Amino acid sequence: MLSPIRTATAQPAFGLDAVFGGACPRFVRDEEIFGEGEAADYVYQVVSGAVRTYRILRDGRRQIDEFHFAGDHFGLELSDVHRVTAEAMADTTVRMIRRGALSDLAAQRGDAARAIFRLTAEGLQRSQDHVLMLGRRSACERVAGLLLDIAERTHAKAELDVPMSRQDMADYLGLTIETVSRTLTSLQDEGLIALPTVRHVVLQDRSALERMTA
Amino acid sequence: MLSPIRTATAQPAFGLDAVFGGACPRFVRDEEIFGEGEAADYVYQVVSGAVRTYRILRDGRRQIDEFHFAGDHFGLELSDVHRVTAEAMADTTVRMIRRGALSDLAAQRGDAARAIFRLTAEGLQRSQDHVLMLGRRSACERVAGLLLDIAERTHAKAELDVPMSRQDMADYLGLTIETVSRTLTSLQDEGLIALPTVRHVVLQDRSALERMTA
DNA sequence: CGACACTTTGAAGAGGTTCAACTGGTGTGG
DNA sequence: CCACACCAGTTGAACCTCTTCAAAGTGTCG
Repeated sequence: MLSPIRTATAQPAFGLDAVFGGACPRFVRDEEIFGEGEAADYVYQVVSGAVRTYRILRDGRRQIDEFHFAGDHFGLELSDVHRVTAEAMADTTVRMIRRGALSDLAAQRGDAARAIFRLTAEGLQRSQDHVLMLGRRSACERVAGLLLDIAERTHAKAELDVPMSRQDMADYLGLTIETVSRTLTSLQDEGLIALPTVRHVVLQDRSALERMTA
Repeated sequence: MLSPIRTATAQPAFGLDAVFGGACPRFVRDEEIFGEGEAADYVYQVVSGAVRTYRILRDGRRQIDEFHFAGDHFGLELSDVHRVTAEAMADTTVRMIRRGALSDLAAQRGDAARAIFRLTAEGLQRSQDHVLMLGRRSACERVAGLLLDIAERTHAKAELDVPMSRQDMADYLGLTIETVSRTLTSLQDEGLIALPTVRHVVLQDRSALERMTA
């Protein structure tokens, strides 16, 4: 049975979990996992922590492509070279599988090929949602959407641990750090959220936030 | 051998071309091919013409997800329901294959599964490029990027046929129709392009345009 | 405790939007 | 074959959101 995107993202890809290597490489906060242009020899899965993937324009502008949380996959490329850079946002452990091994498996087993398709298609859906966010939403709607997305993907209820800096949020949302900060304070002033500390958010009026993003 | 995105997009997906049905349904300009929320029973390939896929927010804001030209595929979903609406931008013919038939084929043949992965991954790459465009580029850079993209994907040299309206361009680029129009005229004033008619563009200084998008 | 990085806040400015009017191309009918 | 109407596109001016630049505040870690 096919699941809607959020659910599908949360559940492990059928048939692939077993094939990842047993060793779990660790990365400290801000450590690079792979760089744009490097050989894409491995596919990764976040075990714990969180990862950002991004690209940088010549003049230094950065666009974060995606945030990856526990259970999420990243690094699967069509090309044999990574198109993005991946960095740990917090201390992070990942599992890896050689891309060649994955291809072999997909060639032999239909369910593995299906799982790979599912992973890619989930990424595509997320990217399409991201496009909609960046193309047609206001700063406020973007920030609200990100908070709800983080809550969902980290299985948080009302209280969130935000693993990323304001700069990360800005570079994901296509905004500046100042706008993100101002927007968060204005959401707080309106009583929709609370910010007990910089990296903790309490969703006080979730339905109001959801109304902004629909 | 793996190809970079543009080339890969242009070349037909290996192993899938033969499986598409022989009949080529035709759609007139602005006719709907499928709607958001409808059952995703078929996957499509543009034979001739051009297609837009888009989503609409409650308040009417529209975001065009992707333009599809001859040879491009669309409508392949993870979910069993289409997440976007597809419409012909010009008189268009498409080929179709039942999604179930595609799944069966993928389960039996590794190369078909690989082709499906390739299609999806190409879509993902395009969507990621779109995110970068919307998140971190100015109106001028976006318009220039779109013109170059159309040129490449329609195999045009210096002279382009632009199959979409200004509104389509705006809704793809996350801008307003007025901004698109102003940007085009300013590119013309700077001598980078010429606009002999509304839907024809001549790239007069391609390298300058490319410099804007890199 | 002090230094440093990150975040917040303020004020001015720019890019893009909005609203409105005008232009031009296309198709139709007289 | 011309006149008119209609729609898409263009242009103009005012406005607004977000950005930029600057400074103050906060938290964290030695």
